[in-house]
Amino acid sequence: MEARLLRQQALSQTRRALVLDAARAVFEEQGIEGASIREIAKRAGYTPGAIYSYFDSKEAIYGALLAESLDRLNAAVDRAQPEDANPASRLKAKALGWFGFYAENPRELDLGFYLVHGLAPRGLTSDLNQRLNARLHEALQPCERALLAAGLDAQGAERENTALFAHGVGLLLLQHTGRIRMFRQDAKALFDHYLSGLLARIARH
Amino acid sequence: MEARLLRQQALSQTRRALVLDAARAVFEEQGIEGASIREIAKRAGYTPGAIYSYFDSKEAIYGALLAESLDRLNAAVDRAQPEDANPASRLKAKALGWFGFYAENPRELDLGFYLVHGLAPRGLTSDLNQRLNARLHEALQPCERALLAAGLDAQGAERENTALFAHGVGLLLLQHTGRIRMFRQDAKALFDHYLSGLLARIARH
Amino acid sequence: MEARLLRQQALSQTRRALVLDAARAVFEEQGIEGASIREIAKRAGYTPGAIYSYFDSKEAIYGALLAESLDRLNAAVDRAQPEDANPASRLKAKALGWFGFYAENPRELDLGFYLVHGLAPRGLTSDLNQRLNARLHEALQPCERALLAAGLDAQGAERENTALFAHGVGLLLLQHTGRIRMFRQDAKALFDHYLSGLLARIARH
Amino acid sequence: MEARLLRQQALSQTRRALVLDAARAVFEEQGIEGASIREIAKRAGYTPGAIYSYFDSKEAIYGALLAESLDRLNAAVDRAQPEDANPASRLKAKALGWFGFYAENPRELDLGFYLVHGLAPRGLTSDLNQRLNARLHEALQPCERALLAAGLDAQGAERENTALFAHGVGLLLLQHTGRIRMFRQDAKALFDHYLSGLLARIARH
DNA sequence: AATGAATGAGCCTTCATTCAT
DNA sequence: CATGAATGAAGGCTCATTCAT
Repeated sequence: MEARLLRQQALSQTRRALVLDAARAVFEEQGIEGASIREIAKRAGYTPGAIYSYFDSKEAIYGALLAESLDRLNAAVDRAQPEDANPASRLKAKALGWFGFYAENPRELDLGFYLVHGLAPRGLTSDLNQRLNARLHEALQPCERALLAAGLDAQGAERENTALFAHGVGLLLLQHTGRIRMFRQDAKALFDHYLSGLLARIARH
Repeated sequence: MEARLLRQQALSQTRRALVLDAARAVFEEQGIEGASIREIAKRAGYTPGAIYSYFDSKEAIYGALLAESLDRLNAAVDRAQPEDANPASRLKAKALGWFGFYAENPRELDLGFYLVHGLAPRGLTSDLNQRLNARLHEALQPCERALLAAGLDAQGAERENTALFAHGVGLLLLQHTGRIRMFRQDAKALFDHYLSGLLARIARH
Repeated sequence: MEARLLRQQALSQTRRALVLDAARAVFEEQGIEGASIREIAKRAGYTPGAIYSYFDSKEAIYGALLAESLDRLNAAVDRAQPEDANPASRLKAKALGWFGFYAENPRELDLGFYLVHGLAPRGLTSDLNQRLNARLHEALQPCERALLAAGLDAQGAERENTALFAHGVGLLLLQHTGRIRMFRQDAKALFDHYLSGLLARIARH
Repeated sequence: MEARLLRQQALSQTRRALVLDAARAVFEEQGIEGASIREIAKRAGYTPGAIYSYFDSKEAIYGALLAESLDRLNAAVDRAQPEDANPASRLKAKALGWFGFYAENPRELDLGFYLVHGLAPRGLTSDLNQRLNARLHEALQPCERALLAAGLDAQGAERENTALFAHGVGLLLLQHTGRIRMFRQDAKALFDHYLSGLLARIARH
């Protein structure tokens, strides 16, 4: 009996993942506009009603999609390896890790912005919200630990890390919306520039 | 004859402004989702069809709303007066001008983000688009001029100005979405911090 | 399992037919003007959105309606039996078959005219278009075959059949619009007259 | 005083003609779909409301347009000159007169069909209706007179003339809607063919 | 678990016409 | 005569969600 229950749960999980795959594909190909329940269901080989066996609402799907996205972000940061053992090298590598992830995958950025703008309360339970926040925080922790290792105190490290994140986010936004061309600048170059300045300040420390 | 024409035009302008007021109010209270033509018309005391006497489409209304917002931004920057005649003082004052404007008026920030994400091609004629870009650029020019006055070359000034803007935008976004609390930081303080660093770099120059 | 599927499909077909019935009724009573999705839905006991479970667009409904009409036309021609086995008798019977069908059912004529004038590209997929053309052609084939049997060559038969059709259509139009009274004539009588002349010419052949 | 009144009436007539010109142009260029009061007004250099100074309704405009069209039809028939004084030549020339007019000016045909289908009671006063009927009748009279001159009695001439008209109308409809291609025939050729047959029958008479 | 029909509310837009000015 | 704002009704259509089966 219990074994059967477990099997069933596993199956359910698998099918839930299938729906999520479909949602991701639709989102990637058609963006937020084309991502209707109908479309996702069609892609998943289901009818609209079936989706609600796996997700409470459309927004819940986006919540799950975003959770996945943050997993990928963390994986990207994990993969980012410093050239040597210096805290400075580590900071640089890890910062480029998250920045590069978003710079190269605009849809992930869309997802992140959608979280922020579009997610209705119903889809964003406070439980999920906390989990998402934690995952984002986690992706930025390697940078903060490097700042600490470089000699900054806890407060300073947290402040610099936040500033670094904000700087990157601002550049990503400008790039994503094409507005950065108006300034005849390049997001990646500016982020490098900011990083260099930060590293210099740390070294002086 | 002419007097009458003028009076009529003035009246028309007034009523157009009324529609825009309604649109602004709806937008402020219900966000982009609730802002339908129906809702705007109801708020303005009109039937939906009447709106089309004043605007060609829903998106055209948002375009006009955004144009207004950028006017207010420019006004805010104009009002920002430096303590003394130093380029550094001017830079600080003008930068805090635009930053403060958005920090204190989150709906203006929403509008700005909407421009970038939501405005459909039909509403955003390339003519309007250019005008809006130009107005944004204009609001940031005083900072760039101050950077030039402080001794930076044209390229350096443009780069630093863009970086400054990106930094501020990133902080505003983090604050707007409540994510900055996660980092236990304050957007205004961090912007001041960035500005101080920038001023120091300039002085060293 | 399969039985259930079949039952469901049958049910779906039935309800689709119900919508079509409603559409036909609305069309008959209110003509093309009053035949809106809202009206059809109301008549069918549905909300407007529900219609789209059965038809992709309003025009698709008219396409289906017209297809039905052409089926009835073919049935009428099939039912038309010649008095004897002569090609001439067959020609007469079959021609009166299609002519009588339209003369006695003006709404079918409306439908036919609508095909020609009003059907939007979206509703009239080239697939449907071909099918409709084919069905019309089919209804006129017995006449052409009779002409061949009477000794005309392929070209002559096709020409005479087209002329016969045009003559009938012209008379139907004149009758349908009441213009024929202006000439103090009767459509049916004139069609008989034309047919007699045609039969005479064939006999002489 | 009276002179002034006359002048005013003349002016009014002129401006009414201007509106009609605009309506004709719109109709010609955009067909029945694009021909809204707004569009006609814009074309005439007026605002929508002004149109109602000259016409009671949109349909009244079409009525007037159709009256004009029938004038042009009559002019075309008048212009059609027979090769010699034979009644047969006259019949042929005049018949080709009205047929050619519609074959070569599909928009006039549209207008004619619209009269028949779309003209609302409001636009088609029985007064106008009679006038339009009379004008159409008039355009067909030369053919009837030729038939009489050729020896047919009054009844026979009227019957043959009606049949001739119906035949032509049917061919024009088939051609106008592209359906004649389905039969691999040409409207003009078939009309000539019918005319030849008619002439032969008359000669035999 | 899945269907898919159905809801109900909503969307933006167009139109002929009216009427105070 | 002309304006042009405004009406009111309607247009086709889309969508997330529900629910009987």
